[in-house]
Amino acid sequence: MGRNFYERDTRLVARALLGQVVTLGAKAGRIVETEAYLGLDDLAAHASRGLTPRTKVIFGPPGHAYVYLIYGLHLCLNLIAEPDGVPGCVLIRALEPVAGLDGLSASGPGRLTEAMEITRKLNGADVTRGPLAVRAWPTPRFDIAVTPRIGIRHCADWPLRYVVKGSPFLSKGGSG
DNA sequence: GAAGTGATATCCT
DNA sequence: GGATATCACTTCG
Repeated sequence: MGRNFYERDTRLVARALLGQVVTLGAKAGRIVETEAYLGLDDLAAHASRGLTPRTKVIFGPPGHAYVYLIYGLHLCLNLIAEPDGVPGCVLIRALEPVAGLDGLSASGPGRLTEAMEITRKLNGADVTRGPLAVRAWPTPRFDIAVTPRIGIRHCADWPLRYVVKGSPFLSKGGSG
């Protein structure tokens, strides 16, 4: 997964990430659910507030991780899309356990960061080089469903959520 | 349906 | 420097 994979429209990246694998140490999980967060026009995106110390990663070069704490107790993992200087990121919402996650659930943004033991130290990390990395994964074939995003207050009807149709590892128990 | 939790942005001095 | 509102979640009723 080179940097050019991420250097394009956020929605294309969100869709293309389905089926790929996130690895960290001995742990690995296949991405089955993502959401696209756009730029200034997307009021649900942190980047809509402009360039701040918090959002500078989103405005930075593609192929990096954006990790933040939400509601005081849950971390969320995002991957930066779009060329350097253009805001856009993809929230990873659910993983299918592949290795090192036996007995753990990774269905949900907070749950997957806990299962993968992702920390805020990984904010800004380059996922094309690791230790947190996204790798291409041989997947036979799967259908993709597009639905509105979950759990947001603004732009809640925008169809920017991408899921592997029928996967039992999606968050919120739905199969899209 | 409601609560718990802490970092952040945006006010106000 | 300080106070307040907001938040892309999970768990327990």
